[in-house]
Amino acid sequence: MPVTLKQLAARAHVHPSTVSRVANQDPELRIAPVTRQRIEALLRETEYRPNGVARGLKLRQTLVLAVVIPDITNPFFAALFRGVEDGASPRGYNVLLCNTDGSPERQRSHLQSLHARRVDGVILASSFLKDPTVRWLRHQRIPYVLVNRYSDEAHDPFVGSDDLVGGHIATAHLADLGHRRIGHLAGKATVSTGVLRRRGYLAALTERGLPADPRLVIESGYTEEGGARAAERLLALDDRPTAIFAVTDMTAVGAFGVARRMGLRIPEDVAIVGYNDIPLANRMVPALTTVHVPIHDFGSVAARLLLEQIETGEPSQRRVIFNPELIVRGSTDAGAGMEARLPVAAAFATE
Amino acid sequence: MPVTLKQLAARAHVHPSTVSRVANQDPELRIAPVTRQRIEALLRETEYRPNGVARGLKLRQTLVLAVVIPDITNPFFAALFRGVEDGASPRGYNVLLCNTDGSPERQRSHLQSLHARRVDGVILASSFLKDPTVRWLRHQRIPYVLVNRYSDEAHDPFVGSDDLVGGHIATAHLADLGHRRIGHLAGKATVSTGVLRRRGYLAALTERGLPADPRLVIESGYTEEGGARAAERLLALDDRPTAIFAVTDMTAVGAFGVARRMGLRIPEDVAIVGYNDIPLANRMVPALTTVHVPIHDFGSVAARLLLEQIETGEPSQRRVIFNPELIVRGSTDAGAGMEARLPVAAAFATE
DNA sequence: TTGCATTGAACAAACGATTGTTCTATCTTA
DNA sequence: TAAGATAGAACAATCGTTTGTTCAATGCAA
Repeated sequence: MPVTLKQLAARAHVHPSTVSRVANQDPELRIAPVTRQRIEALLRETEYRPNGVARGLKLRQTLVLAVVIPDITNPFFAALFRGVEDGASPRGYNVLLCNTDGSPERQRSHLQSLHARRVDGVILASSFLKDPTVRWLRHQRIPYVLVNRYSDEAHDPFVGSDDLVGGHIATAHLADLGHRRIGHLAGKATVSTGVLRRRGYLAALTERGLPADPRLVIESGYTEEGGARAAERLLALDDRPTAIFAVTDMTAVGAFGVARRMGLRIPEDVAIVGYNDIPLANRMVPALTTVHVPIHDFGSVAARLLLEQIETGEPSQRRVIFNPELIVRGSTDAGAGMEARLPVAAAFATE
Repeated sequence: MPVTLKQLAARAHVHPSTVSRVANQDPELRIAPVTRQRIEALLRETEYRPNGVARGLKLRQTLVLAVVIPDITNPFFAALFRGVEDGASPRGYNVLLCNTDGSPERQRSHLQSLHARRVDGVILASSFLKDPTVRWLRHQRIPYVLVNRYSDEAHDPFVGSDDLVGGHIATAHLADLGHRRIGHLAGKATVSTGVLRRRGYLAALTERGLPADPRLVIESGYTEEGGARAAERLLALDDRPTAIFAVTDMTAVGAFGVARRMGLRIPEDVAIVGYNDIPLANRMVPALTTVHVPIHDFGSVAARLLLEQIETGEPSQRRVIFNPELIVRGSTDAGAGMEARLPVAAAFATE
């Protein structure tokens, strides 16, 4: 068992509070240099570290944050988590990771557990529109920040990209390449990214004077498998689309697999655009055209917003919205694929 | 602030201990049905959840585990983490994630922090040979399990694959394809996987009567970038190897990028074998031949071994070693790439 | 009516820290 | 020399639980 304050106090023939003040370098109270040094020697000798649990109980702060996401094996969330840890770790925080697999039920149960543990704050990247668990977080006064997806409620603290713009530029890019039938793998209607990127998609179609065929929009969810299933339906249509805008890179990867299986060439037979620019996007063959967002920054900025709230004790309403940026690669432009060869190699080296 | 036992006790006009016993359904002491029901109603009404921190202090268990890895953005560790969480979460545990980026210093500092927090156990997948932090864990009597890499010390609890065999079958495969100059991206000499896979590589060479040219073995570390740099040196040799066995899939990915940049065809000009069979391996073009290990199981089994130790209070010495299995794909065998097209598509759909 | 089980709930001591308050010397100062 | 200031350290309450022990009231038998 690690040594306790009380044991040290006994060994130094002083009261535990005195040891505590020496250990914490308490500026308030004065301690005689002699005793201070005696105690400091003891602290070093025993490598005393205060019990974090007891400290947490007394001080009402655990120095633990939690990140709640659908699935860490999705590279998007892995990068996001690194951002959070890189932002929080230097400040002395440890970070719990909870995977929900997109289940509201698992999300709720994780959050209850986190609350019982008195984590200092939560970063939630798996929220739904009108999400009861977000309401619950607010009601419980647990500091939180929403990332990537927001939740309809007024002014939750949020970090993400402008999904409307992102959906628009992705679709406009395809239209500008001459595509007139553009399909959309549309995430979910219960998730902000799904709704907004789809709205951006529709806006771009309208703007370019293209008809909005409802059969070309299929909900895919956010997994590779979901993307594959939706793409199958899309590409099985009689008048199948010549291009697809996928709500995320992972769903685009699903579409890639389907296209390849059907013997369709990318981009000649079907062009594909993703969203997020995960590292995998640039490794696909052909490389995936996608909407770039600064994933790692999502995490570190979210950590910053969260720590701000924790320190001030005030719920924040700040929203940090990054501008998405289209990265054209071989999956929409065979030429780009060629030109990009060298840059691609460079990316390999620096990643 | 969440409601406390004391507040509930006041509202029910009983002593806190009574509320505690009702909340915990204490079988020892008897409680009058009337008061029990009154308190139970109160518990439901207020949605009382015991303060985990206070509970942790009293019971000396936090129900928190920690996973310490080099980098969660490496898909191998993401899958590993899922295994751990899937194994521990149903038992009421939450899991902290700590990234070390391979730095012993960061590893040490993370572990000290985890110890101060009194986590119930640690799963360490970033250990070195003769790792002082492992010794420290044992000395502090913190339950732990080593995963993937072991640490030379006698009988640490461990989950991993047989790296000697793995290195052997990978290399033997290349030799059997007729390669006579086989390079090796050799991880690190301070890490068990590096040493053993290299030893397996050498054993296979000897067995096949091939010379062991020391210039063909280059330390690469375990990152994509490290793999790229090592592959550059290997492929710049006058008599460059016609095949490369990379210590992990990620280093193989680095080698892929370099080969492509140098205009070398895979597998015609250089064949490449990886290790671990991360999801990415099967998505490369050509798909990466690799040594398959059950990554998710590494995590869930490690969680099981850890919980066993926590429950019994006894340090375990169990080692669970999985048999590695060679998966031949296009990066070593152009034919396999073709035949594998259909299975590959199936893998896409089920993943 | 006394005595002894038995029941039901209060009491109190932890767990390991933090921190405002109090106490006792010693030292100034008038 | 008495009063007051000051330094140094002990005291004690508290954070929210858990759990062994004690206590009061009731039931039953002798």
